[in-house]
Amino acid sequence: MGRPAKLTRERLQAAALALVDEQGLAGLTMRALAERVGTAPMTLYNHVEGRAELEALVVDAVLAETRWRDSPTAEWRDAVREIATAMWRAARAHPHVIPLIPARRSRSAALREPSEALLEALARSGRSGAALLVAFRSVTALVLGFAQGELAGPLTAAAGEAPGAVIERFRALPAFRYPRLIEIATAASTSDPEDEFRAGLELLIAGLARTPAR
Amino acid sequence: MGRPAKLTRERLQAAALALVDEQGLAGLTMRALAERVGTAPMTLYNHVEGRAELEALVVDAVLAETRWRDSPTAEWRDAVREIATAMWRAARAHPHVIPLIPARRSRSAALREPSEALLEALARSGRSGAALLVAFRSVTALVLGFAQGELAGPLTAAAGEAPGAVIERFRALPAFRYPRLIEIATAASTSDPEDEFRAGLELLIAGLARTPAR
DNA sequence: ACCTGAACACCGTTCAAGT
DNA sequence: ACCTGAACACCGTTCAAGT
Repeated sequence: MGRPAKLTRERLQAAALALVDEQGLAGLTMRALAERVGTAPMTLYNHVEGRAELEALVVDAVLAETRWRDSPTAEWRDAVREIATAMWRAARAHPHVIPLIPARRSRSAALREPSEALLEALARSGRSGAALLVAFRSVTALVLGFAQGELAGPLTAAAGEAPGAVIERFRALPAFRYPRLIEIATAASTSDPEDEFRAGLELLIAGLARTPAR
Repeated sequence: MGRPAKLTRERLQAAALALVDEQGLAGLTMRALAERVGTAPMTLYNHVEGRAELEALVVDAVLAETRWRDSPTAEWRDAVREIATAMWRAARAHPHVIPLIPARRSRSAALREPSEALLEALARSGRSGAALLVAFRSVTALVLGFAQGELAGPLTAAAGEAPGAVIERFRALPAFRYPRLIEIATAASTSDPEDEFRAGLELLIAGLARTPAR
């Protein structure tokens, strides 16, 4: 037993992610992290610039979990499905981290490989330049939007609320004014998150296949 | 001059949003808000439950700015364009608030009207139940994803970074490894955010029109 | 080079006390 | 009913000091 290992950036990264997974973003403090790795708070500053870099490390750790089968011969639609779903799964495995991703993703080295792979697949739909940019931003917007926006998920519920509470709140709305909101809340109560995401992705892929590329 | 008015929830809401617009999320503290409206920090607790409700009020204020032309006779595609773009504009007008939206939107009363209107339009594409849910979540994911994810926007840049810094960072990557990332970064440097969003929305609408509804 | 304790300038919020 | 000062238990980070 004893001291678990030398203090490294990698160990801080793993400990910080574990802290966020267990206690949410508010649980990630310099003091809590120091205690978790068995040092004094100020020691952390020898390995990390400050709290902001800690968040960047956590985002990078999550995005680094993106795993996909790289098959350059696959049809472009299949490749887009594969990579987009892999990104969605990585984000969803760490729901508390998701709010940090949009602001930090442009500086995440771990996101570069899957991004380039996704772009390569989208380019094979016949797009380049501005059209490729739009296609890429659309897919990533959908991935993050779905990851962030589960109707019954841990992010949408208030702290300490039951899992289905959000859906119940919608169902309790006045039916004559919000009939459609009530309808989808009912549908959401029996639907699987990954099915929802995949169906949404199919809509976008159908649009990518249909819209004249350039 | 003198004391500006009685302290109300509405005044707190407006002052909180102004604070966030001017100084970012970190600037929204009970103490700063109290000073802005000319009272003691503890006075705020007579009108607001705590800091969390303050954030909810800010999100609601932003979403309440969603303005769209309500035309029940319009073709469903036109209605979807109109409402989705209105949501995107409201969010983008207050970039610092955007990160708060996903977690709080299910409790925002101000979002219910545009949501129901969007659902009504999507229902006219022939969808109901689970298919309607997927269509709705896809459009809102795209809206929030684009609002959050401007490549050169204030959210993606580090604090105090130049506007084009994110794009320059991408362009500085090794060209043999990330040719596509560099390509879209170049495209992003001359593109307009609203054009990008609208083009992405067209992709999704094309998919909605093409995919067999149910 | 790496570690650390004390201290500073902040937070949100509880509590008791005012009008 | 509405307001408020003092105090408590936290933050991130600077600084000076240790090995």
